[in-house]
Amino acid sequence: MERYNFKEFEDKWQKIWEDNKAFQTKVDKKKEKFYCLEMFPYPSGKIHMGHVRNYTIGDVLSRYKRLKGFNVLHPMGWDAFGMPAENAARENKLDPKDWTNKNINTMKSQLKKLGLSIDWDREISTCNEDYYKHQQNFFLELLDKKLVYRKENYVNWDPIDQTVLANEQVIDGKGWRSGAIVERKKLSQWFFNISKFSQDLLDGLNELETWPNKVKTMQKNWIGKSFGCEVNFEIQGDLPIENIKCFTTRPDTLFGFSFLALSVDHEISNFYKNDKKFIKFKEECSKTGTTEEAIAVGDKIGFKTNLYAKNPLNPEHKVPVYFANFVLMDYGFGAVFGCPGHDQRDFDFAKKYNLDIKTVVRPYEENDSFQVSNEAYPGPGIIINSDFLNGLDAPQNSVLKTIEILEKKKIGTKKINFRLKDWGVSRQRYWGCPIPIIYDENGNAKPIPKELLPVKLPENIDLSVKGNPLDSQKDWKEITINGKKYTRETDTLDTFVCSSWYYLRFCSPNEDKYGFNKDDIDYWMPVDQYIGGVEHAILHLLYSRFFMRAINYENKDFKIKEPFKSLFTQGMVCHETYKDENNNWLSPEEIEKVNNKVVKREDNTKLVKVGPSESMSKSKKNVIDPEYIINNYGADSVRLFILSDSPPEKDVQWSEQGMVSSYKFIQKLWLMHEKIKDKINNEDNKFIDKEIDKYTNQLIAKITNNLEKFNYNVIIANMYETYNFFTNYLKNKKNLTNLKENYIKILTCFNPVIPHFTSECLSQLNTKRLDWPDYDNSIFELNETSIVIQINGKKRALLNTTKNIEENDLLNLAKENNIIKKYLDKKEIKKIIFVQNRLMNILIND
RNA sequence: GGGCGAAUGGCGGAACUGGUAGACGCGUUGGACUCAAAAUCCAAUAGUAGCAAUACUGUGAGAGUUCGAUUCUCUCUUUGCCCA
Repeated sequence: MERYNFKEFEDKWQKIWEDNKAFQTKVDKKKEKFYCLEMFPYPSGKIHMGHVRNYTIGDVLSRYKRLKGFNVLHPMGWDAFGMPAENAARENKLDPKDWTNKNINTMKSQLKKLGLSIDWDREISTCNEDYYKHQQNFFLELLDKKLVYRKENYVNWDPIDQTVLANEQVIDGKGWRSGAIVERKKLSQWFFNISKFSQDLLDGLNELETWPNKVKTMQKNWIGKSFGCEVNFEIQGDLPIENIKCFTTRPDTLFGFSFLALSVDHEISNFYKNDKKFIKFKEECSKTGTTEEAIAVGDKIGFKTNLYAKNPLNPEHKVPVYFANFVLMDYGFGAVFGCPGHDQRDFDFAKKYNLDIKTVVRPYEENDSFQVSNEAYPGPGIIINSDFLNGLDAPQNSVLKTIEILEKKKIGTKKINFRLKDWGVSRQRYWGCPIPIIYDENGNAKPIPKELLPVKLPENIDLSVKGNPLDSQKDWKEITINGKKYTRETDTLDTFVCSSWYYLRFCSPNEDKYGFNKDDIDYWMPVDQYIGGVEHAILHLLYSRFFMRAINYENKDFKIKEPFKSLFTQGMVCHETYKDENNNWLSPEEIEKVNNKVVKREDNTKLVKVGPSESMSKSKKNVIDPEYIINNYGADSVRLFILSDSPPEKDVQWSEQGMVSSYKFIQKLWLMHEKIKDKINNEDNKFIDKEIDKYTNQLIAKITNNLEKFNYNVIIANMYETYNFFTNYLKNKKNLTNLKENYIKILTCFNPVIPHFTSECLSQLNTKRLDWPDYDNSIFELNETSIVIQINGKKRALLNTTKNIEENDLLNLAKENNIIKKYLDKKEIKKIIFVQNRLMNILIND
């Protein structure tokens, strides 16, 4: 008997699928569609295990749905713009395009080796002109709809690299590459008006029933709807200012007011623009990053003005006005009223500048003499020391009540505030989609005339310059239209823009006139199942939801709002980490396990420190190369292993032993297949056995159920169970006439997970057409069943009886059972609980 | 600090709507085969006691509801993720 040659058969079936275009999909209105999409990869070089897991999960689902008779759209593309290409190109003196395309070719061939059921004719790459020209067109449409605008905004500026950094590129306040202290700098940038849809994006979450609650909660918190009040503070002092507006969610703590804090960018700062001390203070502030976390963690510092703010509820009460680094211009009005007693940030600030700390809320269990001491009390309770507000339940009743009073006095207005800020899409980089905008001599922005689209990226540029390379491309930057001179916008679009609509492009990858074709969208959208990492729970998913609304906005033909009907977030692939004696990371190939000790492979006297299992990453060197694994064990084995050990939504530990056992399992299945084939081909028996019908039926029920619920790890267990059942079963049974039909059904159940292997087995049985098998519940009814007998709630015996046995008959049977008899001896039965076909619980006096 | 989730053998994990806890895999142990090893096959494997049948304990801790709780409720502990 020969071993299963995975190389031969996997190549064979991949070629058959490719030659027959087995996974090519067309709109077919007679068939029900299923759009399965996994988050497309960034072409960084090679695929990693995270991709293997993500795309295997999607492939199992796609293949299952296809067997179920759905018209399945399962496409793949490349999120091809982005900084790594620019960095790699700069280091190796390459063109980012060449680097990217080389990576795409490598990764595409690797994905093909996994045997994914992808319609490669729909492949897209976001760095291709025929993709980004439509994106530029969308940008101009959004500009027409006034959903795009330009404004000055602060960015993380790296003064050495002369470039803007994303928040995640700022590590401990320093640029990730240059190490320079990052500054805040004001730049004119393009924004998408995502905040216009705050409420709609929030409401839309309710429709997404099959999204993980975790993700919905994260989006909800990110949108951050808060209910509060806009309060007008009267100002006194040496400047011609009469009042300042603040937004607060806690107007009920106004009697605890002890200072008013302004953002350094507040319009009042204009009065101080020549004040040297203020300029210095502002510089200090610019050294704290722009992220909310950096501000929260950093020191709270302030700059005192000569202004005083009156407490609107008690005009006798005046407090100083400060500029403070923890107040952001983007939130509320760039001004907050400080209540140190009940806000920790305000408390820290008040301590530092010796300001009053008044207690105006007491916890329920305290009395009215309660005083905050070492920290603020932000919790619920009863309002105290607040004149006419005293005794109110805070915050439930007190907030509304205070707003009512403020509104009556015309010094405040009820207001809903959102944390969600508009999406800044300008990036000062080369390798991205050019923004289709030109500026006239006076610096006025104008859209590029549509007939001049696409705005192509210039080629052969010099990436060694500091700052944005496009800025120094004079011949590209300068353009003459109808005899008038213009300069181009040199910023490119955030790559999140590219991924905000790619799922639409997959529906019409070859449509030339527009980004998509309406008929295609009507048929395919929305995505029925979207699969990807939870790290995109907020930005990418929220931007995509926004983009659909933006296209939808003022558009009668386009009615879809939610792009992804269901979402599944898979866990990460983890591996142990290793370090040598000098604390350098070691890769799994560099270590060896000898006599329960972990040592260096090149010098096995050197002990290796084994660290915790962490998500695979190049920096920790704990990566396993999928291509190496596929070449050694085959795609089916890898697919089997990556699904087997943990539920798909949880992290999985990579294990060499687990991988080997998956490989061996395929070999065992092959031996089983050879035996079954022999039995099937031996024609001299006409014996029919119900047991195998029953088993197959149960298996189909289990696997179908587990597929629907993403319990893919349990499916693998079901496969092992089946193997165990068959190896035992075939030992005792002679040839069966109903073996073949059952075996074909079983192979079909295994097909989504190990498609090459099962295709080969099926073809050896001369079977081509595959349908997902149905299961029949009635088959279970014919058989006997085992029922648990409990005494006082404890399991004491298991009785095999016929199905649907009545209570009395079962009790009589139970009484004859040796063990039960012993327990019932001379005892009175008080009560019997009987659940048909399940159990009988006999309660006795003990 | 806030929000959400999780906790089951040596390990990863199963367990339908409250009804046989530990499926399946890994590891470990013993055995067969072999000159030997690897591979393969067979068996055992939650703990305690017992030759065994079996009994008792057992799903992070403590309470509660119930004939019956891994599952429902409350309190606590630990831990993960997100936000701050």
